[in-house]
Amino acid sequence: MPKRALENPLVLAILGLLLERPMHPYDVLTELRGRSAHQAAAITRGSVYDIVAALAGAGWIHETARLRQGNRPERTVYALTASGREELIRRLDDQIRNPRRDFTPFLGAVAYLGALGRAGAVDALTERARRLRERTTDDERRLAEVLGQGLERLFMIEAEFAIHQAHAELAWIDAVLEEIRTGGLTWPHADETNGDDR
Amino acid sequence: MPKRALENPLVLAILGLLLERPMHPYDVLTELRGRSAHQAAAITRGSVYDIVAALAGAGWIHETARLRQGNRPERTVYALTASGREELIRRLDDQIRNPRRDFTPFLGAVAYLGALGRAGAVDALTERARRLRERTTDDERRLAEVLGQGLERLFMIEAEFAIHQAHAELAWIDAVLEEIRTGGLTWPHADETNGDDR
DNA sequence: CTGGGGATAGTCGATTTCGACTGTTAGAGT
DNA sequence: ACTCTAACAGTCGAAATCGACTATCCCCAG
Repeated sequence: MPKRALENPLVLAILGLLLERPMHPYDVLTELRGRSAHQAAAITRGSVYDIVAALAGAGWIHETARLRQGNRPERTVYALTASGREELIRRLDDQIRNPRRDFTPFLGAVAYLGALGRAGAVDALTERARRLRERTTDDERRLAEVLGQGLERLFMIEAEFAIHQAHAELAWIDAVLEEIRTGGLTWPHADETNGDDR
Repeated sequence: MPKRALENPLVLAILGLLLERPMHPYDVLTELRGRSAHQAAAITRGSVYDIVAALAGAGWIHETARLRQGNRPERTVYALTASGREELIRRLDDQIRNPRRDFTPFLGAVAYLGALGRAGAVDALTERARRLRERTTDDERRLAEVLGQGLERLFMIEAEFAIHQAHAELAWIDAVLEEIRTGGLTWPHADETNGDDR
């Protein structure tokens, strides 16, 4: 088993998909893209093939068929093995049980909010809130739609969580904007490091 | 300028640090580790040197000195250039203005919560909540402490955001646990896919 | 005054990840 | 009938990332 391999977050996503039914890598990719937009973040074609190969090497999935249609490249279908299912459960449990400090791009940027200057910060945060609000409304509509079609709620729980966190973020942004306005949050020595907002 | 380089999230963190004062790579590393625990996630020694080199190649930072103490390897100190400062502002603004769908490990795991089975899910979520609550209390204490020592609040805004989001997550977990208990959230066909909890 | 542990610094080869390239097939439009 | 485009499917070399290795200095205990 490779030393470092298989620490990729996609491993969990792929094992999870294969729990439902055997698939070939390309299928995995489109399925992942189609599901929730979140999973889709940070997936490139090559990676899927790389990870599937590593998974097979670890014995967590195995080849079940090689189909060929006409003269196209053959599709190798993989299915989860028993040890693969164990690994999935193990990872699932670990990821849920142990909170990690995850470092999102926004968090990283907020750390240096000061550098944008008062005006720049207000501007950027206001627009973020607007966009995030729109997107979240959309997400909620879509979620309501599929649930309305009778899809089991448990299968959309991840979308619910994302929406919940988006609302929390919006509330925070609004609070910060308000505090900047009212002077509850001040800039040290009058905008010294501002980015001359645009 | 390398094609793919410089899309690393660390780029922003490093440029941000160098805004404060010139540093050598090792210094950057310890500073990053010391600041907020979040930034520290996913930083290895080698990466810092790699990124600093790439940053220098892009002209965003430049070498200001090579110090040597005794017979130790020399420390090359880097400072932000004018174009580096522009780039920092550009990225900061972009990251804040445009909400991205970020795919955290927890979100990825929650998507397959069903596979843990009712009992397994309750167990894992309960423990997550406990640990996250502890950690957050700690974080709050530490934040209050540094603020009490007179540190400008703007410099800790990122910690405030992280704490805010942690509270939101805790509220969500508690709500989900409650819904599982009361039957508001049900498992399709009686725990079919459970992981025989442990 | 000697040896061990920890902080200081950095390098480099091996591993991982990506994205550009190749080629096929089905269907839409003309 | 014919071209154009989009979906399908995978490969492979280049780039990015990591972690193990090296080496010095300083302090403290034995």
